[in-house]
Amino acid sequence: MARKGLNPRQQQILEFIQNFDEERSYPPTIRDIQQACNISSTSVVDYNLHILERGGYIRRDREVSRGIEVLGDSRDVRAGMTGTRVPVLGYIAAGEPVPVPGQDYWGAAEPLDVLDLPEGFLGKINKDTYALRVKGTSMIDALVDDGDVVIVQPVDSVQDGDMVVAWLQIEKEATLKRLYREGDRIRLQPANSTMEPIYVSADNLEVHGKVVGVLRSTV
Amino acid sequence: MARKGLNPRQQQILEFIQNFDEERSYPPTIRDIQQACNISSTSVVDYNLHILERGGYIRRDREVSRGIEVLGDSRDVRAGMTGTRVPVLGYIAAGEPVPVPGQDYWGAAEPLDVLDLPEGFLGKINKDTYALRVKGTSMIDALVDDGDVVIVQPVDSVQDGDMVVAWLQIEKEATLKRLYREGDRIRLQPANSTMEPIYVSADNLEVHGKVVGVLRSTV
DNA sequence: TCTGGCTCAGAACATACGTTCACTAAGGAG
DNA sequence: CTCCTTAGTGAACGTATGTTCTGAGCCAGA
Repeated sequence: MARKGLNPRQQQILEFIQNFDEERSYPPTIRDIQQACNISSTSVVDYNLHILERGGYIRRDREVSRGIEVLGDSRDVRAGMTGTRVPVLGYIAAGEPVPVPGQDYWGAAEPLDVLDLPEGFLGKINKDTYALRVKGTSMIDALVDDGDVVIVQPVDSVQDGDMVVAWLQIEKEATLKRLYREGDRIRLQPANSTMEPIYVSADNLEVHGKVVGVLRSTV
Repeated sequence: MARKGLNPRQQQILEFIQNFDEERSYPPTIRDIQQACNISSTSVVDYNLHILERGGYIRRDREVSRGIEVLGDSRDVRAGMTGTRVPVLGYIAAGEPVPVPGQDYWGAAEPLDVLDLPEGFLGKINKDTYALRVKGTSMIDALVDDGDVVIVQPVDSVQDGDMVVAWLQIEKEATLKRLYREGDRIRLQPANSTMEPIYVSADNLEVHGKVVGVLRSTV
């Protein structure tokens, strides 16, 4: 973690600011730094902070107490975070549709887990994006296995062939399938040669979202 | 995001602290809150902060300027972050092995991208963990497609059947395959019925790591 | 009606904290 | 040698900022 162009004192200050911020969730004062680094005067701290600021290591807000921000540590999750936290809201059946507790099942319950996905890696991720853990192997030919997590983006319109979270209103059941429009009915097609498609009327179907990503743990 | 048990003013204060902290990376002062929320006195802010603290919404460090920390907002990436940042270091051939520029190709180059993965979701993720983008479809039967990203964990020992990043020392080539020991030679097995395995001597093989996860973007 | 708790206003106080200034000391260039 | 830059010392200054005190209005319950 050593950086060129900084003398030991400046590195020490930089590290202290990072640790302090991590532990207490707010930056240190100049006098905090002074004491921690055994510096005799606040002016020395100020002097070295100027150097760190010119070097682009930190950003300072003048005349503001604790107005220090450490920049650009790429291993520090707090720095430059552009990702979005995506909750894993529950399970989705990739085989037979299964009933779920309530219609806003995925709105109320606590997430099973939470993922942090980088912006831009999977199209646009926003606050509506969520994830579901897949039960069953009906989408195996689409490379989605039992236990995988699918990232779901609520969308207004879907195209034929999209993998969607399909909600059957009458049956109050949800399932993960590919969607194809066929006249006034809709075919929900599994991606498994041993399974048959389901046909539903457009009225009965509500598309909760479209799968924009898949995440699998192989351990 | 509304929370029960809080009057509008307290909710407004809580939201302001969150937004302020997010934008400036340090918490606001009592007077910052006062102005932003149109409160006539600092004592009112202090009063309401006490209530928020008793309710467990924030933590305060007494006598410390900006000593406020918002607790338990699961959408705030900074709160309770336990994930690790994983760099996508380059490409890996899942088909024919391909030569790579240098032996420490994946150590020196800039990452193509960066992922933030939650601790615990994929076994143990540490600072050595990295990711590679897959070229080719030879692992298609293992549900790894062209363009997928595999999460790789350097390990000391591998078991037969593990999906590994295999480095052929003589050929200076890397490939993604399943590994099986067969006497004094090793079989590198694609997961694609149209492709044949590769046999190498144990001396010639260096296992760079084991695949512990797969991430796919379907948009 | 009185009382007590909740919420707030305004002001004053003490100290925390960033800034600045004058001065010192060690090197390097001319 | 002087002149300049880098690095540090110690103190003072002024504002920023958390704390506290007095008192008000409101409302439910005795």
